[in-house]
Amino acid sequence: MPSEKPARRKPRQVRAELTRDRILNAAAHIFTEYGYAAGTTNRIAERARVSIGSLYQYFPNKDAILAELVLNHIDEGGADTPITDSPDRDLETVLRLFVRKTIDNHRADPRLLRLMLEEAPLSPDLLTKIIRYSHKRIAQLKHVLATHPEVRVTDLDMAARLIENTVELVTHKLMAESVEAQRLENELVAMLSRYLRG
Amino acid sequence: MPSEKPARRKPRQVRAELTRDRILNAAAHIFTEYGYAAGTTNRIAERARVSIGSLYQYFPNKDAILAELVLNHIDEGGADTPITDSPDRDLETVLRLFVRKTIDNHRADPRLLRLMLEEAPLSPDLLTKIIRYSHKRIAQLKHVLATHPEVRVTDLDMAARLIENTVELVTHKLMAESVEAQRLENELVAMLSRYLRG
DNA sequence: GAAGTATCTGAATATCAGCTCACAATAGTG
DNA sequence: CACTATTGTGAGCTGATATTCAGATACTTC
Repeated sequence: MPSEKPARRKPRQVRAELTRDRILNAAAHIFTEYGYAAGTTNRIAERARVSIGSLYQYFPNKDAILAELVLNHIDEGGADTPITDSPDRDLETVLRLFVRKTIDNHRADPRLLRLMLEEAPLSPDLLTKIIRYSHKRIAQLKHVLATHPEVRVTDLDMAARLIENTVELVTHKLMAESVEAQRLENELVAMLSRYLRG
Repeated sequence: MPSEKPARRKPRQVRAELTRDRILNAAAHIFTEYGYAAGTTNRIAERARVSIGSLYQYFPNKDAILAELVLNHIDEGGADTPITDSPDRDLETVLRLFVRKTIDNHRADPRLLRLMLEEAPLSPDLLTKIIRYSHKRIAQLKHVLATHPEVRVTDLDMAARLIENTVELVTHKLMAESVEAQRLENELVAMLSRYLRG
């Protein structure tokens, strides 16, 4: 299912913006509830209380809807927020903040997130953006590691990638299995801080 | 897409067995190449050089094909093989063997594995088997941790789940990004052994 | 308030994949 | 070789979903 199409009409009246928003909102709910394949455009339109025609006035196809949700998530989800605001805290605190933020993020809407990460049809363009975002986060993390006095690992690049992915993926998986968040947080922080202190 | 159907005919001649195998083989390739949704039954049949009718003589539906691939993978993939054969090695060695095995496993066919883990349509029955398998692995790991003298963690249950998932998921992800296997192995082992030794 | 533009509608269409079934070919048996 | 059982075939049926389009409705502007 490719996805190139001439651009859709851009909203010029307020009501159009509202319609667009309703569609995106409905899509988030429908995808969450039904998954991507079973989340049909008709269901989305119905939920948004909009005709199917309207939906296609703002999105060239179904893929584009999920793609936009992913993008929104990326750039509201702290593309700019640094990993830690105060770099002079002790290592464990920094790690705890990092872990907690990820856990909180997942608590909000785990199913939609899972969908985005795993089922999203990745157009080359979207893929590029996601990769760029991911690199940015890893670079930030690497910087924190490089700067912090308590850190004692040699392969900084690998360490940053390892940590970023570990926290993200494990949180995902275990939160889905309804592990108690506090225990997860503690154990992750323990693992990472012992690792980094060498 | 549910999946209950009267059982298909069982092969009684050699040629039938061969056909069945060809179908499974082809399915593995097709799913790997196209993903689950775009891996159509017709494509699979074509690749297996078998008519679509034959395919449906051995599998009640598309889901069942992937389900069988998952099952095969599970019980050839060391459901019985213990995590470590010689329990008197030092901790780092034990961990290294564990990590290496996972990495080797993924080298074989990362995309298919990813598919199985993420896109497989999980019938309740299949889900049960997968969960049972997963619990078994975690229990084994927990036993190793509980037994080994070098291990110093309090929350053994959480630790076992954390480690199992970390190794599995991170290997998955990073091997897909073509990280160098040796570096990954080293860093994972470093992280885990420092963590466990406290 | 009339003309022009933007927005919305939803029945109709296009597409496409899973799957069936009536029949054909091949293997086994005596 | 005749007869049965097993296996194989593939055109086409079925149902589901994405997407279109001709026309209705609502806003904006002068």
